[in-house]
Amino acid sequence: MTGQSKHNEETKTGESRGRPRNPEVDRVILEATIEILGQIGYSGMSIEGVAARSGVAKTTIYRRFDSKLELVLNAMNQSLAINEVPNTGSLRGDLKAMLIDSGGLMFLGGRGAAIVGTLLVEREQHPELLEPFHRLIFEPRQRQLHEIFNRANQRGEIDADADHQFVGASLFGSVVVSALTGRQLDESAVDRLLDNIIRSLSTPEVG
Amino acid sequence: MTGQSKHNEETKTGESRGRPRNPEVDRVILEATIEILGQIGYSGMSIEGVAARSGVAKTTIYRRFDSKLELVLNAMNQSLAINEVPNTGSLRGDLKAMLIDSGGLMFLGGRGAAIVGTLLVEREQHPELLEPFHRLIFEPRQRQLHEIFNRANQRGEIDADADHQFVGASLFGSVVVSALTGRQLDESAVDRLLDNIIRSLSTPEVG
Amino acid sequence: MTGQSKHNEETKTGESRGRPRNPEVDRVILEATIEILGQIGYSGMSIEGVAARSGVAKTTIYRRFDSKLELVLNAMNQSLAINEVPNTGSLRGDLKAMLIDSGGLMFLGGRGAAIVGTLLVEREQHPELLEPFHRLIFEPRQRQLHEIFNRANQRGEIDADADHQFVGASLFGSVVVSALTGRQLDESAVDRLLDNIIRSLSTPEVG
Amino acid sequence: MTGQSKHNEETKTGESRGRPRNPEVDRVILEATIEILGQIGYSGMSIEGVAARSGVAKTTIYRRFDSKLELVLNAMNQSLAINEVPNTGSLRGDLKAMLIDSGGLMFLGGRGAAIVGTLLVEREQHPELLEPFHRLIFEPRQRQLHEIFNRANQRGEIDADADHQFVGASLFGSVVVSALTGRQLDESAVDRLLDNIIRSLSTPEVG
DNA sequence: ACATAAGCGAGACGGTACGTCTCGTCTTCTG
DNA sequence: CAGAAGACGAGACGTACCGTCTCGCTTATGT
Repeated sequence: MTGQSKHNEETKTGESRGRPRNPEVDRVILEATIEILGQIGYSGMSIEGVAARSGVAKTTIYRRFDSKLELVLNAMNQSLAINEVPNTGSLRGDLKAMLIDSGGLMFLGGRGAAIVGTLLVEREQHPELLEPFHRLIFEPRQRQLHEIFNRANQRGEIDADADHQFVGASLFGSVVVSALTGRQLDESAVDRLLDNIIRSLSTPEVG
Repeated sequence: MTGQSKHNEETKTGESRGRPRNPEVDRVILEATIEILGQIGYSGMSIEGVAARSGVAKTTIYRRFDSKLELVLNAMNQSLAINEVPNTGSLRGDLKAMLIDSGGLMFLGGRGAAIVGTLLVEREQHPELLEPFHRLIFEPRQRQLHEIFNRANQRGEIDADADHQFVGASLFGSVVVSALTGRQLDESAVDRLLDNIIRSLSTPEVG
Repeated sequence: MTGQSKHNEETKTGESRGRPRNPEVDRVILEATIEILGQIGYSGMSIEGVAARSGVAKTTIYRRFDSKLELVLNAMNQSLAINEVPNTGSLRGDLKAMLIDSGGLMFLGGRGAAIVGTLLVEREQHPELLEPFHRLIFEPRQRQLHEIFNRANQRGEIDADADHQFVGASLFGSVVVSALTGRQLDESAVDRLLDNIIRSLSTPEVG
Repeated sequence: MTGQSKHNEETKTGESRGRPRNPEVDRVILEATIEILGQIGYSGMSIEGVAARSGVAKTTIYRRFDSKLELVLNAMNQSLAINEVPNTGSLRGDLKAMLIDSGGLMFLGGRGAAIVGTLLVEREQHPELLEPFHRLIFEPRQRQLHEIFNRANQRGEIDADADHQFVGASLFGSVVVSALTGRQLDESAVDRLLDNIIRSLSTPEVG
């Protein structure tokens, strides 16, 4: 009752009175959340279901997360963590690794589409969700892409003045479109996509 | 989809026995749907609420639309209708018109973000929704873009072998990213975006 | 939405629009309520439990009864119904029948104690419950007692100017006290009680 | 009941190791209990609320009282304490004093109704509560009544062989009935009640 | 004209999940 | 050890919508 103690981050902060939260509980909740998201999607997921699956009381979930969305963001934060930037020696290899290899989670693989979609849907109702999404999910990938481009630039593969953000958006847009049109991004589709990306990064001599 | 009388289109078809559907009822339902979508968003919207607002019985809505999403898609179809392809005489002008002028609804303006997001979220649970979305929302815009590019090509503004789909996806991706990051697409941002788009459409002679 | 439609009585009244309530549903709800009351008592009873036992949705119960207490009063009304006034030919016999024979429900037998206790507890929070209790439970028994006394009077067994209400209260008080002290009202206890009652009904010549 | 330190009485007993209980804490708990009982009644009262109002931790209350009812019984015991047996010189005066004067708490005044009602409701679920109620609340009043009757008997006001328990139950029953019917026991009602009581105590010579 | 058939409003019904509340137990820290 | 603080599992609360259903009424045919 003294103040704000939601979002487990806060738990560490503060003077810590009373029984401390069990970190194991955090773990099982987020794990169950990810599992369920992967199986029945965001809209089908219920907090009641997460409680049941994780063997934790509903109260305990609500004590930590104000809402379904908050819970999902935290869960995503964990499961979508970027471990390392691929470094295959070529731009094409790095991008391919990012799109396909990295744990199947890159961009919209796995449950990525669900969270991006959720954000698009809820961004007017809950604009406060944009910030954590941005910080936790978006920016890390943007930095990753930036690093890949920088290395390609140092190798002379691409031009220095390419607009990294636009190229990232192009890549992302293609992935979204393929998700929206129900087309799988198979080997050849990825190759074609990368052709386009790389071409647009090589500034034409004319212009 | 097996059904015999869902989706108002079907009403016209068939031998039409019994009391005919009141087309006015269609109108008020879709109108109320759009209003509510604009005010409280997709996830906050309930069919019960649409019934209340439009002064129509729940049964009547369910008779016409199988689900909330179907209802929303139909409503979107009306409000997002493309009236005409802009023809300003230049590629830049056409694209700008498409992004800004067309009723503020282009791509993700208005409630566009909600529907795209919804599709991303629901596409695994309800893949059958991709088809109507594709047909009603996506393809018309793709055709529009295609026509704009063709005209630009005829004017010699861009190269013939540009990948229209990829360019469209790039454009779309940028809009989605701006929606996800909470950044408005203002005049100068649109200009920068168009610079990038047009540059990528002018294939470098050197490969 | 048009008005007040709680309490199944109201269902019959009114113009009856929409799907009519299933009277069978009323029956099973009240039956389950009585069963549960008899087994685990008022405070242990939950509407959720009644729903489960009666195989009816919680919503359906709430549609008919505003609260647990309202539900219980209605259930009591059915199960505590007085069928007929005993008529054994003697005051003692009538009273004894009333106390013991009449379905085991007389006064505080069965779940009578529970409802009387509930009323005592809730009467300040929900004074509106006193009226239905009075009408449904209390007065019928008072009338029954009145009739028994009247017949005894006509037979010359007791004095005309006895205060029936006070005598009833004495009888009732004895039953309550035995409930509160945990003493069963066995054959001999009832006999002693009736001795006292009958004596107090025969006005002393001196006075 | 197995416990070694429940019910503050026990505190005094025992060898008393470790930090002694703060008797002030007992006081504020019971005080808060009474206050809340008087304001929102038994069923509305929560131990959580008592803790909040008394500024004491929930643990502290549970350490002293096993249950809500135990707590209430103890609180009642304090506030319903009988200070002295009225001795006005006449049976009528003594009874009147008992009913009206004694702090407004006699029998079912104040929160008496709540506790009696609670006992009636809970007596099957928790028969162990009957004993403390009997000891703390019931018997003292029975003894008081007994003494009043004995004095009246010595003064020759009433007959020796009157059944004190039955008369007490009659008195009690009348009070309960007035509580159940929502009728206040005003001056004239008390007078009428006492008329009846006293008459029934004067055994008719003719039988 | 009049049966046939569907449209429509109204609301019951079985469900599911919501987010809140209180319960009683527990664990930890401070004095 | 007492006491404050709060985590935790448990489970009921009353509400909101869901999608289906059963009514009574209305409104167009097609014979």
